[in-house]
Amino acid sequence: MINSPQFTQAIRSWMDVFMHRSMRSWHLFAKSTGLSMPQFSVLMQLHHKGACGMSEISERFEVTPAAASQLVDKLVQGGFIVREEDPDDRRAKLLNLTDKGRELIQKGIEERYRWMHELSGKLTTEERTKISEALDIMTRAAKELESETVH
Amino acid sequence: MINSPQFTQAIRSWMDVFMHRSMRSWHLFAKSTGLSMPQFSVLMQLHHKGACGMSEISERFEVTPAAASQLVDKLVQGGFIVREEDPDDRRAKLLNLTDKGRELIQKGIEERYRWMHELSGKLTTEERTKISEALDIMTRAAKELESETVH
DNA sequence: GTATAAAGTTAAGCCCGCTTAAATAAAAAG
DNA sequence: CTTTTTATTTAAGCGGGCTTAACTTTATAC
Repeated sequence: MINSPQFTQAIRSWMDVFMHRSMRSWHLFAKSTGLSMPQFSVLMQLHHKGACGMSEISERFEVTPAAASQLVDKLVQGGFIVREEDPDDRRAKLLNLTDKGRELIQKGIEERYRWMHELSGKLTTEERTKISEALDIMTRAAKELESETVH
Repeated sequence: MINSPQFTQAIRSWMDVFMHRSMRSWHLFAKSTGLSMPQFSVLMQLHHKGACGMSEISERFEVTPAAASQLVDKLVQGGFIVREEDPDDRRAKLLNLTDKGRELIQKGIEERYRWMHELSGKLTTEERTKISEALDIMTRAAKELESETVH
């Protein structure tokens, strides 16, 4: 897979500006909600992948099961997620977002989205169309890649 | 500024998949270096904006000057940044990345970039060209926006 | 030149996330 | 039916980030 220098450069520049921006905004948003980044990341994980067990949290975040348990505990106490028994395996737990948890994530998404919206104000209709197409292509490719990696 | 539903949807989908991915990868990378996210974010800030004073760190991250000072102190001890006196104002300090700090950031960027590279493997030459153009437009717009906001 | 404001540091104390070690409880293996 | 493995929890202890409060030092205002 040989990419043109233009393509490589375009990606690098974009990532540089975008990553910095996104990291900062996540951090500030998490902070404004009173949650820590790890706590917030767990909610994001649940939003993105749906219900899962303790062990998956521990694997995804590369922490011990003990750490995962404690992290989740605080989110349960905060009313953001519920911890239910897995009917198929009574040792395991199933973690699910509550409405409160879902609302929080949604608000975070809206907030980040606002920036992209502002950004689109700098564009012509033609440019927006181009970008729209490009993002669709990238989203599709990212999802393909993800489904392969997770195997 | 009225966007088409297509454009809005394209952005939302892309952000959903991309944000989740990027948050996770930053976290894991920072962890692998032994630095905390806040420490890592300070390095990123310096990489992105260049040398700055203590007070700017404190403002950007919305923490007290005391917190900024302590955070920076650990990075200085780790050899990632240097804290020099500002020749124009002897009260102030100037923070700069060391070579070690720069290398670390570079490595992080490479790592994230790898994903985009893999992703581009899923694309045709034509698609890559489209994306390349779109990213250039977005990067330009993002920089315009940034220069306005920082005023 | 004195008073005030600004930049940064240090120390005490709190909460958080993480780890290890030990325990519980249920499934799977023999 | 006992043994082992798997999923999770609890407790102790460490280090990190943050805050407030109390300086120190240098610039600015009057």
